[in-house]
Amino acid sequence: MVRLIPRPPLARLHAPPPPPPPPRLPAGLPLPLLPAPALAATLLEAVSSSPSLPHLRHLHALLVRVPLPATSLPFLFSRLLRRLAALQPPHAPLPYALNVFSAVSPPDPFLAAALLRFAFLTQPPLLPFRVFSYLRGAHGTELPFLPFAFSTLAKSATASRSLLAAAAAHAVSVLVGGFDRHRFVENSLISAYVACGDVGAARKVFDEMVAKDVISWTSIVVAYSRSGDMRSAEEVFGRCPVKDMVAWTAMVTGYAQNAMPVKALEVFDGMEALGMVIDEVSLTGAISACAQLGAVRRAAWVQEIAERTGFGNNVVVGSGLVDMYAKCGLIDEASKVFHGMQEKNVYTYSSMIAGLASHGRASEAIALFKEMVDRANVEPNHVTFIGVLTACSHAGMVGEGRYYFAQMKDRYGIIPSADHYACMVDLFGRAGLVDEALDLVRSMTVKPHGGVWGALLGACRIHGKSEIAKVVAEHLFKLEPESVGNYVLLSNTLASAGKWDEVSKVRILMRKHRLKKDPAVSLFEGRDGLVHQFFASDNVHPRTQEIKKALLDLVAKLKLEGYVPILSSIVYDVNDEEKERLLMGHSEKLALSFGLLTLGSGCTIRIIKNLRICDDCHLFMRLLSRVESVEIVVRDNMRFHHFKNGECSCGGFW
DNA sequence: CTAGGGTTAG
Repeated sequence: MVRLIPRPPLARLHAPPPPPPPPRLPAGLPLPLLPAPALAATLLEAVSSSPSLPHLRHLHALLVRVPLPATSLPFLFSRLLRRLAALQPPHAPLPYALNVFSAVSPPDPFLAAALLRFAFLTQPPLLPFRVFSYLRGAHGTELPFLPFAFSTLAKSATASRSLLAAAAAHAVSVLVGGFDRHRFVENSLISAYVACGDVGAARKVFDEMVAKDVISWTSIVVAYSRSGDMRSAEEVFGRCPVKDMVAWTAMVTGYAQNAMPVKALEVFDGMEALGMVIDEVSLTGAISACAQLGAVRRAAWVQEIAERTGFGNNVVVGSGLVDMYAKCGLIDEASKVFHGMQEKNVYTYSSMIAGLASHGRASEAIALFKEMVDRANVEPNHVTFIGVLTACSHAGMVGEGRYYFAQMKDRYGIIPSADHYACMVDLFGRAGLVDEALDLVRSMTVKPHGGVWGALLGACRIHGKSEIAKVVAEHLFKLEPESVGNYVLLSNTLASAGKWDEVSKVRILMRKHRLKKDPAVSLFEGRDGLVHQFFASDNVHPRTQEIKKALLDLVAKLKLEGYVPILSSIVYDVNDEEKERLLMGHSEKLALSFGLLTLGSGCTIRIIKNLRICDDCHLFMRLLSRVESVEIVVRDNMRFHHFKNGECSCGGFW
């Protein structure tokens, strides 16, 4: 039985009514002459592919007029609802959808599920739950629910990350639907619990499942990896009887997201070795891992795969490549990928802006931001502004930084987070405006976190403000008692001021917390692809003697060019001779000497180090880049330094 | 109808 809708409600929704569109139906053929099943099929095809609202309105009018077998209506209507929900912006509100639903009598379970799906797709959070309770109220037990109605409820809970909603979806699936043993429903419930962060509840559903499939297993792997427990994820993955590409990918991204890039690439290699198809999602995980490693050769290898498989055009993959190249020190390569992309979104721009910022190319970063908002009309977000603000701070552009901080609030309505404040504090602090930085911290509307105080402490170290440093460090030690860097920073600040008795107090404090300084280490990727590790003053490298001799020769050569070691970079209370000896043991100098030894003049030497580069090494590299005509790219723990012709891209701000 | 995705920080 079909009840006609009194008046197509869509007409009321949009004034002015668009002109009747050309129907995508057989032209000139009187519609009712088509046999009903064929007509239904044609309509279905039209509904599924109709791109615009006018088309859909027209189709809707046809659907309610044309004699169709009642059985095909729910399916046709559900497709119509889905199309309407997918339109940008969504044009059909819930009352319209309810109208469509009530056009079929008796109430149809399939259409009810489609209605829930419609509610889910048209946005307002948890709307499916309201629709569900409406349907229950209106039809009671007359209207049974299909499993996928409950999947939609779970999905709605997943999207809103509400544990309450997940539990409600769970309860209703069991009590109303009786689907406590339906695999699809159980799987979506697991996902809902995972999204809300309740691994225990997810695991409980999983454990009680009689028929687990790959999707159930993968969901649990994701549950553990999202909670940072890769050991359990590994364990579950190992027990999973049949693994498909998605399951493997979950492991790759799990490792990548948990800062275990080597493992991520191992798993990715495993996928390739098994001959598994690589898609854009698995590739994205590998790209993220390479970005973390900063491994140039690996990076090129991943991009080769991206291009071979054709996923290089994907926005997510492309944005990842931009980020990866920037983090590997190849900023021009990043730029090349960026400009080659047809589709760019806020991730793409943010990655490129942050990349330029970390390479000290502040004006380009700001120019790109302008292009993003003025020409490309891409809306910036809070992350974009982190990039813009760090660009300013790495270049000492205080005025610009102030301007964009204000723009962010006033023009884009983004409430500054503690991270944004940290950037501003860093900006002021580096530029020597330590008092203004302190004022800003005091005026903050959000509670300052470790990053904010840390930026301030860093500023104190640069500008020798040992008294403020002590106050700042108090806050930091409360917030991050385990973080070694803070103690080192305070200790160095005090040492530069010659307050040796206070330095030893900090040392005692560190010993009390059982903290040890991270040893300085520099990495150099050799021509053979092997990564050479250098620790400060170590003798472990097989070519140590050669390296040290070459270094001494370089020092002598540079001294002729006016190099005077910056002894104050050594914050130990020792004599000058010892200071110079210690300076020449710095890991980045060893790596540099080895690089020059193996690559020769005129090359580009890339070094990754775990700590901030010291003044003396910075000077040394600047001079060397001129004298030996080499390019040196150093990634320290904060940013990149490009040394060329005696200059560094950081311009002295680091 | 159910599983895996990218950008930020001293």
